[in-house]
Order: sequence, then structure tokens, then C-alpha cells
Amino acid sequence: MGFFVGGPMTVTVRTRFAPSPTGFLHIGGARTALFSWAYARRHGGQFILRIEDTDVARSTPEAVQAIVDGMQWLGLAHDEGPFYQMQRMDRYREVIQQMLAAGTAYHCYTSKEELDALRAEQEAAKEKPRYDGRWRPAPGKTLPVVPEGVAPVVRFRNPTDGVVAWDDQVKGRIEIANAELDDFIIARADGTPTYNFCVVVDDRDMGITHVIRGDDHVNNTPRQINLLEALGAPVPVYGHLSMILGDDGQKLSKRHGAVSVMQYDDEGYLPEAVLNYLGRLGWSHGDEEVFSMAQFVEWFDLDHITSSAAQFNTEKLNWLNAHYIKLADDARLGNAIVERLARGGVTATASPDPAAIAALYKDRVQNLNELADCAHAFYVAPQASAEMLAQHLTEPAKAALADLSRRLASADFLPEVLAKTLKESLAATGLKMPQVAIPLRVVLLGQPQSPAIDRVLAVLGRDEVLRRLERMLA
RNA sequence: GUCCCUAUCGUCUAGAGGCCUAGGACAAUACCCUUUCACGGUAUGAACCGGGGUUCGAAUCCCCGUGGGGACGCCA
Repeated sequence: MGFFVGGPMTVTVRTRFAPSPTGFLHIGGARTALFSWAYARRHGGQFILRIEDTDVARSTPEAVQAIVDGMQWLGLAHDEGPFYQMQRMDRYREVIQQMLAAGTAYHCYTSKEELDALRAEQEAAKEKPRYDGRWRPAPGKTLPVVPEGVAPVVRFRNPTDGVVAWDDQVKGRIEIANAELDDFIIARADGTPTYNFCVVVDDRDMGITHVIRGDDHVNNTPRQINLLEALGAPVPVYGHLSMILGDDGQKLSKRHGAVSVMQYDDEGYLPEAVLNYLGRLGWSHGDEEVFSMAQFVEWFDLDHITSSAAQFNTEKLNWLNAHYIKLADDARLGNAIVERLARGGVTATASPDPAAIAALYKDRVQNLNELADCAHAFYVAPQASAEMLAQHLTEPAKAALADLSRRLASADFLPEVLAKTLKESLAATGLKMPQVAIPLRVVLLGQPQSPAIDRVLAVLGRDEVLRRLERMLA
């Protein structure tokens, strides 16, 4: 193939993300989707979304929606799909019939009880449990008598000799002896196809060229390759991503730490921060830490993916989030303030301007919720604690604020003018800046720290500033 | 038990035999900036799992341990 690079033999890259809809899109799934998406984008190919919903008992439409929502929030758009495996049953049955006819699959009447007994026996003998091939046809072999009234399963006739090998794009070459594999079931007694079979038929039919997935599928790969070969289908390139561990180094699971990507939205993370973080978790481009998706797509490759598990680090995500908030447009952040304040039942009015508040706080917060918390005091006059008032609102401070209040009544509410007014008041009262600025913060915002006080005054506006001063000084 | 994967600072990672007295980032610590708190800036500490090989030379290659993870379903 190398001789035809760029020529007519070049095959379009087609990747897929194939979640089973049994829950939300979690961080590991999101990264798998991101890498598959990026690989397709990088090579001008297609990214396909496939819903593996053959586990009827656990799959739900809500989960499908949650996954689609999560991908949409991240901006990982698919080019084809979503395809649903449950809608492809006829196709699977057709292929099973073909395999039965070709002799690459066969009926097996072994009952579950017999299988359990077999497994128990093998485990007792310290052997790897596997089907013993009792119903596998062979020249000169007499098969057991077909039992009455038993619906058979269909098993794949797996090769018995040799090894299955592939050059995993992230793990390197992996070889597994066929002797380790058994004749696994491809169709249940009720006729429904099983996972490994559906995946293979789908990957073939959908023309998938690169399978990028979690490394929990490494063990499925040799079976799938054998199946693909039995079907005479091309074998895609595989790349198995190692898992993401929780912040505590523990494996993520539904009952431990696994959260929906949408929870990051709730917690005030920007999608670009999550994307950047995920892109850098288990993949690197030299020392690059901060990059846009456009840049990521340009750089992304399978050669620089880490093959060992990575621990999720919220602090680094926080740092990236703070970075992207600094970069974000004020109007966008203003909207986030309005929306998040509304969740707490607070209506942010046009004045003070939410975007102006965002500009004031964007380089001091780590997430959108903190930003909204900062904005809160601009819309709802805060109640400083008695202790805080006692500490900061001393008699000299009150006198200074009274003087300042008089001057502000006639000042233009522009930062430069306010800074000047503040200085004039300081000169008149003989106090230092902190001696006035801190009590002023307490009165205005209910806390002794804030951005530059002149800017706070300008954003809060004259009416509100004077109202709050009056109320406190009364 | 069998098979498979994996192992560099606390964390994410750079590193494809000499460029490594192991680099970057987050976090930590200190200092600077500052009207407060942040932001920002500067600096410091911090790692090649262990043991054997191969080689003039190994974080890099091989083997054996050990730790971690996964698989062994009529789940996906």
C-alpha cells in the first residue's frame, strides 16, 4: 500500500464510536469518541456513531439521548448514523445463515446446565474455561444426538491452530494463540445475535477502517479478526486506548466516581476545557499543553497515545478551565451568569450588565458556577455578617464612607473618574486606600475582597452603590 | 488458575541506545507584582518499580520477578 500513498489506492478513513446505551456518556467514553473523531477529521474521513443496543434489558432511549447530548455538548459531530443494531437484525440473521451454509458456523445444543458443569470441571482442573467443541462438526466425527425440543445456539467455528495477530496502533503487536479461544456463540437460542458478531458485521458493512476503542476490547479483537476473516472481510486497523482512572487512582465505575460529561457542564466547565484536558490525557504532542480542537485535529495521531492507564486529575482540568474562561467572550460568560443565577432563582437584570460582571471576574474564577456566585452579590444586596461588620465598619471607616458617598452622588460612574474621586476622598479624610476600600467592599459586596474597587463601583452603578451605602451607614 | 495488557516526579506526560547531571505542565513551596483577594511573573523541591542480561554506553532492547488493569458469559 505504501507505494500508492496519495494515489487512487488511498482508502478513506472511517472510524466509529459504538457505545451501548446503558447509561450516560462518561469521561472514558468521551475520550474514546474524541480520539475516533479526531482521527477521522485528521485524515479527512468519516466518523460514524453506532448504538449497540442489543442488550434490550439494559438499553434505554434516555441513555441514547444522554450520549447524543454529551457528544453534542463536546462538539463531536458524527458524519453518519446513529445506526441502531436493533434495526439491523435481519442483516445479522442473513449473515448467520450464510455462515451456517458455508460451514464457518454450526448449531450447538449444549444446555446451560451442561456448560456450567463443563466450566466447573475446567476450573477445578485449573484450566481456562472454554467450550469443548462437542457439537463442532469434523470429518469422520459422530455428533451427539440432537435432543428433543431444544433450540440450538449458533457457534463460530474458530480456527484451532496458529495465532491471531495484529499490530495494535497503541499497544504494538499483539498475538494470541487460537488455542486460547473457543467456538463462541454468535446467535443465542432465541436467534438474536451476540455482541462480537454484530460488531464484526457492522464494522464490515459500515466500511470501518480504524477501530479506536477502550482496551477492555483487546480480548475481543482476536475473535473479531477470526470472524472477519471467515467472512472474507478486510480487517481494520485497531488501536486500543487504556482506561482512565478516577482522581483517587481507582477504577471508575457506576458506583465509584463515573460521572456524565454533562455533569461537567453543570459544574461550570467549558466544553473546550474538557476537550483539551481529555485530548492531553493519554496523548501528547511534545510539551504542548493548551491547544484548540483545530490544532488537536492537526496534530493528532495514534503514535503518541500512552499505553498505560491514566489517572484523572481534576486540578489540571480546573487550571485549563480557568484558562479558557479568561479567553472566553464576555457576552458568552454573561449569558452563563444569567443562566446559572436563574437556577438558583435569581433573575439577573440588564443592569448591572452581566457581561461587565463577567469581565470583572473572568480572570479570577475557575468555573462558571464560581463566576455566577461572584455575580450574585451584584443582583441581590448581600448581608455581611455582624462579625465582619464589626471588624471592618469602624467609626473612622464609616465617616470615610460617608464622605465618599457624598462625592459619588455627583460623580460620573466611569472607572477613571471613580478612581480620582476615591483619591480625593482619601485626601480629605487622611486615610490610606485599604482603610476605605475594604470597608467599602464589605458594604457593597458583603466581603472584604473583590476586583479593583473602582471597577466594581462602575459596574454596580451609582444608584445601587448609593443605596447600599445609605442602608449600611444609616 | 489460564491468557492478554501495563509500569518515568504526588498527577498528566516528553523521552524511539549516547543530546538525560531525565524536559514540560498541573499541584506544592518561596519570592515579586498588587488598594484587598485573585490573576500574572520568577524561583525551588520532586521520578526512570526491583533483579539479571545485551552493549563501549540503557529510562530507552531482552529475560525474570513484583505491582496495577483486563479477559475467560446464550453482557456489551
